[in-house]
Amino acid sequence: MRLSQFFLPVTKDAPANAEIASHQLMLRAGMVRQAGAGIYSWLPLGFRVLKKIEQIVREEMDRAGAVEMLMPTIQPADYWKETGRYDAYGPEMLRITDRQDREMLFGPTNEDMITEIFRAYVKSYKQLPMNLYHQQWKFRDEIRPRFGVMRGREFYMKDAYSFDLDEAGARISYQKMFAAYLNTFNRLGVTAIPMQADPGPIGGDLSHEFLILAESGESAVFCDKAVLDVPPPGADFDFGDLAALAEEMDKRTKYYAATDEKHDEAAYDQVPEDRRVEARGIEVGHIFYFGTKYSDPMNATVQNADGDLVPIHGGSYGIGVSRLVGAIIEACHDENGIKWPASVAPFDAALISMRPGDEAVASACDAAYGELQAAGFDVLYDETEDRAGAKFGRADLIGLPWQVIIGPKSLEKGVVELKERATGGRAEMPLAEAIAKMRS
RNA sequence: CGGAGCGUGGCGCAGCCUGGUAGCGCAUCUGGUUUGGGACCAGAGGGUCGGAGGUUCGAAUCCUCUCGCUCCGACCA
Repeated sequence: MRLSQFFLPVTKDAPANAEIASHQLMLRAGMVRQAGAGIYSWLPLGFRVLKKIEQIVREEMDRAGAVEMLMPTIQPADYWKETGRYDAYGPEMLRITDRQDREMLFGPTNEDMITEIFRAYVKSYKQLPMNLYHQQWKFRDEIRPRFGVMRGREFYMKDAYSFDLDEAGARISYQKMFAAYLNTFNRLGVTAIPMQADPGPIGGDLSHEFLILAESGESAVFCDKAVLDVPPPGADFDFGDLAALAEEMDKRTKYYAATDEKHDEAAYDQVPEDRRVEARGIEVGHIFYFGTKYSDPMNATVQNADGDLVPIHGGSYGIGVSRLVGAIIEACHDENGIKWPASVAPFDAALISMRPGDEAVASACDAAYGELQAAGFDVLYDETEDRAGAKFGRADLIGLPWQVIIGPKSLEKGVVELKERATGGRAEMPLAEAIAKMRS
């Protein structure tokens, strides 16, 4: 993408109403524009990141055996009345009436709707287990939206719903999501710690939150440092291996890790002093097992092997996709700007022309642009007329993993300058060598 | 919802107390000079001061109402 053809409204000054680093950086880098309290437009750069995260989440959900679908943002109130949540949910739910005066709502979550879909079609235990997910915009009329996209009212969430014949099966479904989440966050370039959680308004008795450590986090967290060092299951993890599934959960939950809500001083005191970590965290995922909470009122039953109708055991599993954009920035930035993990960066590299007006430089840059693209890199090519210094500032701000810089001096030497954003390291080398380094 | 604060060109701000119809920096446009890490010189465009009402000869400045946004709290992926 040539910068001149892109839409990248960067600014030097952060808007005054942005308090935390990620929000300021997202506004300065031209990733989002606020439309109202907790409601944002995603500008091209931000949208690219959102899509990158969405795709990684999708791949990891698919790998764990979940099946993607899509439910609407607007839901009829009927399902919610069946489960009793229409009254229980409160003013956080945005209620709407259509022209026929029908009661509708902008979905804050989808347990009720997915349960209706499930019961309409699934009648036999032989079709279980089943896990359906979608990634869709949600709306929760938060009392106080804040921190930019980290606590928006409208937000993009992946929510998965598992259906099993019994609790034992549901626990396996739960463990699969647990393992999938570890791999997902790992691929996103962050460490998310699973912690015992209150089941909350969705209900249930087995629940974990996944938190990224960051100073601006909303929750205080207490954990054993050892939990941070347990490696993720990995790309070749076998989700059919039940022992391995249980093990992935056990080898983390055996260490103390809790948010302030669940914090137990006595248990925490058992952690060796040099391994105690007290920090703040951002919740980016939450998984629940809730049994028959929805299948009972909605009569979502299947026939078991004996021919009896039994309510299914369910779980739901959320990842805050739009929140992750902010959360990743909170975890990955410095005083100059964002430092994207390669997996979610909006582009792989910036190609910077030091002297756009110079024909030799321009043609060398054009050639390099072609070669980088041929090598498979998604490059943002800054061939604009700006003074060089402004480009460097802009490049650091938007934080692409690599910067390839070409000017008269490097041209003379037959090299490019390669800068790695994460480390700040810079070196001159031939383009082919730079490509090789970017690949490794 | 309770508490605090803020709304003045795209962004950041000054002016308001002590009314006299708007100013600065960044950004933008034009011309020139520059060019290896957020340039320089000269010129230009752009706001009627969130909205409504009121006081006054006169309101960005004072008063009333209202809308919006931000921060702290309760709530939450």
